[in-house]
Amino acid sequence: MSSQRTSTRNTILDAAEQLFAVQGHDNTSMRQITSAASVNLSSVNYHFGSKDGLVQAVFQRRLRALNDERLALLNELENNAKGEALKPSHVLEAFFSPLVLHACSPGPDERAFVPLLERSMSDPGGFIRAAIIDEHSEVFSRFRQALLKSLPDVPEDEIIWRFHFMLGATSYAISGAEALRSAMDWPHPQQKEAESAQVLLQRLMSFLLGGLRAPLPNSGAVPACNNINPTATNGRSLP
Amino acid sequence: MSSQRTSTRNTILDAAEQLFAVQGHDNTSMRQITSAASVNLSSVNYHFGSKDGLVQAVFQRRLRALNDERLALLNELENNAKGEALKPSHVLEAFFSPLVLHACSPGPDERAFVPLLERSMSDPGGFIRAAIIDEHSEVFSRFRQALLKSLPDVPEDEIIWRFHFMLGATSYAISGAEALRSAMDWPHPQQKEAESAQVLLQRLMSFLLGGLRAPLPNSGAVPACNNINPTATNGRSLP
DNA sequence: GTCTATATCATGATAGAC
DNA sequence: GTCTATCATGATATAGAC
Repeated sequence: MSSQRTSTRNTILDAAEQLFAVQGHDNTSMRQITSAASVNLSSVNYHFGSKDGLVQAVFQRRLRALNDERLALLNELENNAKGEALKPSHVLEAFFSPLVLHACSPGPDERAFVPLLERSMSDPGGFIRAAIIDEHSEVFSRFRQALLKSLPDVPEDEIIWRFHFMLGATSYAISGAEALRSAMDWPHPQQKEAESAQVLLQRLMSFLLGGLRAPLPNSGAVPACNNINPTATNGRSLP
Repeated sequence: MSSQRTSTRNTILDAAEQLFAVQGHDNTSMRQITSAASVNLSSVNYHFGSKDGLVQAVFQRRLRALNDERLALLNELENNAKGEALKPSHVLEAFFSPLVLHACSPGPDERAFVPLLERSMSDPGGFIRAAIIDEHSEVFSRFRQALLKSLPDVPEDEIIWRFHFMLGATSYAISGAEALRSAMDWPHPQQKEAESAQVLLQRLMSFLLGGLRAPLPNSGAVPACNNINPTATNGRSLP
């Protein structure tokens, strides 16, 4: 019956998402998924056609919600400030805060998705990345235009590059926060639970804003505050 | 004979690295590697014990060279400025420029390694990440201390977080430069070859320095320039 | 729609001759 | 050190009864 259909479908989706987040999608077998979901092995082929169809469905479900959220925030900003250029900080928050808040969400599945997303973006040969950037194309276009208007002095090239850098910083803020702690012998091993979404978000936002509004690199010439030591960077081989 | 041994070993290492960069290490079979290297299938087990031993060897080879390079640059900086605190821009360049320059290197294998490195860091269940952060531990410690001395007004927590953010920005600067171009309908599809290492490095350095020296988020209170709209961020579900 | 059973294939690892 | 041949395993996908 129909209610059974969507129930089974969503059960598979949930189980797959959780396993993908821990193991990655190609280290996760359909047998693991169907066992965790307590459904039959063949049901995934029935509902999603193939394993690839399943992982695509996993991403689309969360990604659509995430990007809808971002667009809603941006629409609200643009409605409130009629015609006026938005503040860069508000644009950044509309884009990045849904991601960070999802990543710190109490729901374990929801929280696990964000690192999974970041990881899957860096799979070059994957069909997934194509699906992800396709799902993002409208959002990127909207936010790029908003940033352009809010920073009229910064050339478009630079905006796009810096937007790209900000994506990377946010990615590491989320998925790698715990990873490098041991490597850098983190001075405060006792992490407070309260050091969660809001604090991380503020740390990140300060950094992103600082980078976004940094003085432009005077292309060609060497910037005053950013001097490259020629002897250090030109000689690639070491003594 | 001995010359044959190291020759075979390095041939395998090169072929594996190249394939890993394109496909990822766990989408690459030993049969692919040995075919590309024109060696026997069993030779990888003979020389590296197992497939895992091979991938670990692939990473160690390049990583050691990269980190030696970084440490040499830092040593040179500290020798030149005796006792004095280093400029943050110089510390950042000593750490990040070897990575970026490798990523833009003319050698295809060398260039391909950096995205591979970034991707493998985001595999949570992997034994590789442990090896990578182990290989980085001395470098991180040295550069963390250098940054601390060069920015005495910034608390240690913030330094470490921002260092982490910078790693992310650099990662995306390198591995994803081409990835999101289509998604954001990049305005200049014709990419000049000259837009390579130096220009990218300057763009990145401006951003990193801006973020590193950004005003601190006044922890607890809400910063003036960074206001979160409560109605927009608390209501997670959309109409 | 769900289940069992199976087909088909690719992988990592090893045994043993040379 | 290198090779051939093979094993054992686990993967996706499908056929066909219910």
